[in-house]
Amino acid sequence: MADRPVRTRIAPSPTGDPHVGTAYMGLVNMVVARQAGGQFVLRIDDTDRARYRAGSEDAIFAALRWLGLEWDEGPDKGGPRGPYRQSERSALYREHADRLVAAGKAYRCFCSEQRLAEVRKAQEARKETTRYDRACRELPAGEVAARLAAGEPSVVRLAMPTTGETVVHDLLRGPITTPNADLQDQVLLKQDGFPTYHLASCVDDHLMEITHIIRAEEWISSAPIHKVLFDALGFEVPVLCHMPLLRNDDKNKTKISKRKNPTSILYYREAGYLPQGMLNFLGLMGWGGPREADGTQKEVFGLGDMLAAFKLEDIRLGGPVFDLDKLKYINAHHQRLLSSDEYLAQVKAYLFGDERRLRAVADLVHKRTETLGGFLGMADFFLGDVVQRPDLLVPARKPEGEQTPADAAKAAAEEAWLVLADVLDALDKVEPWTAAGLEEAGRTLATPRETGWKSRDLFALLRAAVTGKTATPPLFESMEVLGKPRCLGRLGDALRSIAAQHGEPSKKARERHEKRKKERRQADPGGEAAA
RNA sequence: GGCCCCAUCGUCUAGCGGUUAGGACACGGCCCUUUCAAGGCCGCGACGCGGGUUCGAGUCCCGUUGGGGUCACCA
Repeated sequence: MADRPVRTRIAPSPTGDPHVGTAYMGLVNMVVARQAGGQFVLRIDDTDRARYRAGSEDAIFAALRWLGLEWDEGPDKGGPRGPYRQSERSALYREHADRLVAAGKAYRCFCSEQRLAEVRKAQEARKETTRYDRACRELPAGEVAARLAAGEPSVVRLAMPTTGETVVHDLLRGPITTPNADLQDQVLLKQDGFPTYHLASCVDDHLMEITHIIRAEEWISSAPIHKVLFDALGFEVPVLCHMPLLRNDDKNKTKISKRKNPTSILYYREAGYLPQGMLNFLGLMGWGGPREADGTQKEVFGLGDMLAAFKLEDIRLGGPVFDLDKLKYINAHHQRLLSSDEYLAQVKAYLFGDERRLRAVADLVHKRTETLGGFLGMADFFLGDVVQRPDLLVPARKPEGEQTPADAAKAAAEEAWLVLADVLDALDKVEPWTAAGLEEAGRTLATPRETGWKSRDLFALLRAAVTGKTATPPLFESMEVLGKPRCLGRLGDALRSIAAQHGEPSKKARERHEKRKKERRQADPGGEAAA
C-alpha cells in the first residue's frame, strides 16, 4: 500500500442537510490527501431509497464548496474511478455479492422482516443478544435455487466466522479485537437489489483505490465486518482511522444532534459565519492547531497552516464538544483579518448578494411601509440575525387546578418545545420550499391529528421562531423568501432558547405529548391524508 | 443489557516519568476609552477513583467508576 498514491474520500448520504460532521471528515480527509500529494474523492452514498431526499446532493456540493473543501473526483466532475454515485454502480455490487455467494462466503436469506422481528422479540424475552439466527445459512443448494427460481424475495448475507476473533487495526487506537461470536451475518444486498453500506463501501473503497478510510468513530463497530468482507473479496484492507465524534454541549456530551446544536453546514453560512472560520474551528476539534515558536498552540490558523502542520497521529480521541462560543471567537478573528474592501464585499454579498431574494423582500415591504427609512425596521429579520424571544415562543397559560403559576409556565414551555420540535420535523420534509407548500404543511400541523393547536396559536409560534417578532409580512411568503436553511435554523434556535430558559422537556412530558397526540388521533380518525 | 471505544479546568487543548500542571474560549474584576467592540493586566478553574511498576507518576500497567458509540434489508 505504501507504494500507492494516497487517496481518501468522504461518502455522505443525501438524506438531509449537509452535516457539520461531514465537513469535519471532509476537512481531515482532504488535508491528508493534499499533504501526500494524493487525491480526495467525493462519493455519494445513495443506496437508501427510502431516506433519499431530492436536493440534498446539490446542498452537499454547495456546502462543501462554500467551505473550500474541493474534491478531485466526484459525481459532478467525474474521474477515472467513477461513477461516484453508488446508485449508478448497482451492477458492480451485485457482481461482487454473486462472487461471494458462489465462493460460499455469503448466502441467500429468505427470512421475512416479520420472522426477523419475531426472532428478535424471542431473544429479547430470553435476554439474549439480539441477532439473526442464521436460519438460511445452511440451506441446501437445490432449495435455494428452487426458491430463487420461484421468484421468492431474498437478501444476501455475509457468512461471518462464528468462533475466534477478528482484529482490525486503527491508526489511532492500535488493534481492536472483537469476538466473532458477537458479530452477525450482516446483510450485503437488500431485497430491493441495492447494497447495504457495508458491501457498497468495501467494494467502492477497493475499486476507487482508497488507501485511507478516515471516518467517524460510530463506524468502529462495523470495522470487523468490513475486515471480514475485504478478506472474503480478496481485497487489501485500507488504513483505518476512526475520528472522535463531535459532541453536543450537554451534560453527557452526546453525539452531536440537531435538537441540541445547529448541525447543518448551511446554517452557519446563512448565519454569516466565514468559511475560513468554520474550517479553523473544525481543525481545532481533536487537534488543537499548529505549534508556535514557544511551543504553545496557534488557535487561529488557516487551511495553509493546517496543511503544513497537521498530523493524523496527533488527533486526540476524547469526543470534542462543538462549542458555539469558541466558534464565534475564532470566526471573529478571521473577520478582523479581512481588509476593509474584503469585509465590505462580504457584507454586500451576505445582505444583498442575491438580487432575486432582495427583490422578493422589497416586494413584501414596499406597500407595508410609509418611507424608505422604514425598510430596515420591517426587513431586518430577512437580512440578519434574529434574537430569539422565549417570551413570545411560550404562550402565557393560567394555572389549572392545583398548578402553581411556575408549574403552568413550565408546562407551557414544555408544550411549546414539543410542538415546535414536531413542526421542525414536518417542515424539514417540505419540498419544494414554497409559500403554498408551507401553508399546506402549516394547516396540516394545526389539526387535532397533528399538534392539536389552533392555526392562530401555531402560526404565532412559528412567526416568533422564524422572525423574532409578532408583526411581519405574511408568514409563509416570508418563509419562502427567507429560505429553508434559515427557517429551519431559526426553528432550532428557538428550541434551544426555550430550553435555555425553561429546560428541555422531561421524559414524562415527552411521553404525555405522544400520548395526547395518540388520543387526539383516535378521537379524530379522519384526515388520513394528514398522517 | 452484550460488544467496542474514550477519560487533564465548565469547554477546546498542551503535557509523551521529575512542571508552581501551560495556553485559549467562557465567566468575574481592573486598565485603556466620549460609547461599543478590540486590546492589556489580574482572578476563578482540571489530572474521576483505587491498586500496582518506579527513587519519582497527569504521564506506564491493572482494576473500578463515569461517559460515549453500536447492536437494521440506515448510512
